[in-house]
Amino acid sequence: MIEEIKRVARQRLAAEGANLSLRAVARDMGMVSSALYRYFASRDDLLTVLILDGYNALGDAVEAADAAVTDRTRLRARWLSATRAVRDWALANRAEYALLYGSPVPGYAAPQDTIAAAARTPIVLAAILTDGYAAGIVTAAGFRRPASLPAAVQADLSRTRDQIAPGLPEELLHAGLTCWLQLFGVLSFELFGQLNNVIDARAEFFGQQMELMADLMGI
Amino acid sequence: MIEEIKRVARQRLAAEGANLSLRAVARDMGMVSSALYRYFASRDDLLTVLILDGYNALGDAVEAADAAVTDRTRLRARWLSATRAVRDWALANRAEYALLYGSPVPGYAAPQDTIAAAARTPIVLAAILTDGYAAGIVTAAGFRRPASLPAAVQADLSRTRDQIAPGLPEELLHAGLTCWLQLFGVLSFELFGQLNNVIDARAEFFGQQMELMADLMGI
DNA sequence: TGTACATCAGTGAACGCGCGTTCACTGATGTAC
DNA sequence: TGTACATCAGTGAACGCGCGTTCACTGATGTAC
Repeated sequence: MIEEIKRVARQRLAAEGANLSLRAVARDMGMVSSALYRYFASRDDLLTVLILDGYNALGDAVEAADAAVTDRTRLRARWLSATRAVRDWALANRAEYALLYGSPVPGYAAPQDTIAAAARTPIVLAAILTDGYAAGIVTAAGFRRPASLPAAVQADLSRTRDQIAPGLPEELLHAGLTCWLQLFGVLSFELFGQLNNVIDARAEFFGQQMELMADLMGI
Repeated sequence: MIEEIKRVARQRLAAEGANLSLRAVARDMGMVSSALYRYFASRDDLLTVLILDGYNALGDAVEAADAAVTDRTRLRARWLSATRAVRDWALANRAEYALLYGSPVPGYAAPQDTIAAAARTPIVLAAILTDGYAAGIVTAAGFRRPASLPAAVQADLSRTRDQIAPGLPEELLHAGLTCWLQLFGVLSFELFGQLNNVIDARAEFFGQQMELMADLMGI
């Protein structure tokens, strides 16, 4: 039943955009709005669960796409497969993507619980580099180190490295971070309409950008 | 008076997030909500004007920052100055940034009028490359051309080039496009909370990323 | 200089709507003896 | 096998609220003669 509510809520989200209304969900289910309170304590509660589910659904898709490349040393194939999975999921679940990566919902603060789920996708991407580094396929030297990396950024990198990609040299994490940002930058612009009148061949452009990022990481 | 309404509306937007309410604006002005209809035909009308203003304010800031570099051949300085202006404006006007570059407002379709205003920022960035190319400082050969650029993407690039950066080789436009996406990708992640627990030294990280992009463009 | 009139910014009430949340309730289902 | 009772999913009315928009209006200001 909880699953059913979430399903309908996702549909609503898709039909309507970011503004999720409990009453609309209840209406779609042929129930009275107060009935939902048996399953969710409040609207924000439902929203939180949807966000959590969203991150996990995306994480599942990306992990599966990465795992689908059986030769684990084919780093570029893994990167392209995983990033394409991000785009496919985003296109299939536009409203949820906006919920996760768009402007924050007014008056709603995402609880800390979402952090772990949100980290799944970057962890998959970082693992590609970690595997490659461990196997000696990719080296820190291969990445042109920026002339001056401020100490504060260095500290951020090393902390983040310890959290999501233990053992990875900071230079490589830095390259990965750049590509991660590019991935979502391209996607957000595509989904939020900023590529209209600029790029029409969306899939090809995205793929090409991800190839470029693979070059940048030296994989 | 119209200016005053817009000012208050921007404040509301900043205080409240994306959901702009006519009544709240009127309340803040000490007026009755119907009075606003003397100045704006509808809520969507006000929203459109705010969006247009937003793009233009950002455009002004970026153009000024670029123009502030008196030696026009210092391409990297121009790029860093212009992109920092984007970030400064975004941080100072978070709600407006979200309005422009965040998830689309539910039930609101941006009219075509905004396109020209929205183009101002990318035009400034592209002009840096165009100037550099015209002066022979940056060459198409300097940019490592991707192995295979799909024909459809090629067509998009050449059309876009004709619109915003006439005369620029497509390879250079392509590099510029990548950096433009990175710029807004980093900013959106910073402003929408995706860098929380990842990067704390925001300004330094941003600057460093823009340096990296300058490297990528060969400027 | 003084009166008559037009302009027009802003008012206030009302419309119909949707929202999240509460609360006492109904009535079916399942369990215990 | 049959009765008494507890559980609990869902109802329906109500709360107080905010919203966009309309409409007839007031009353101050400025203009014309």
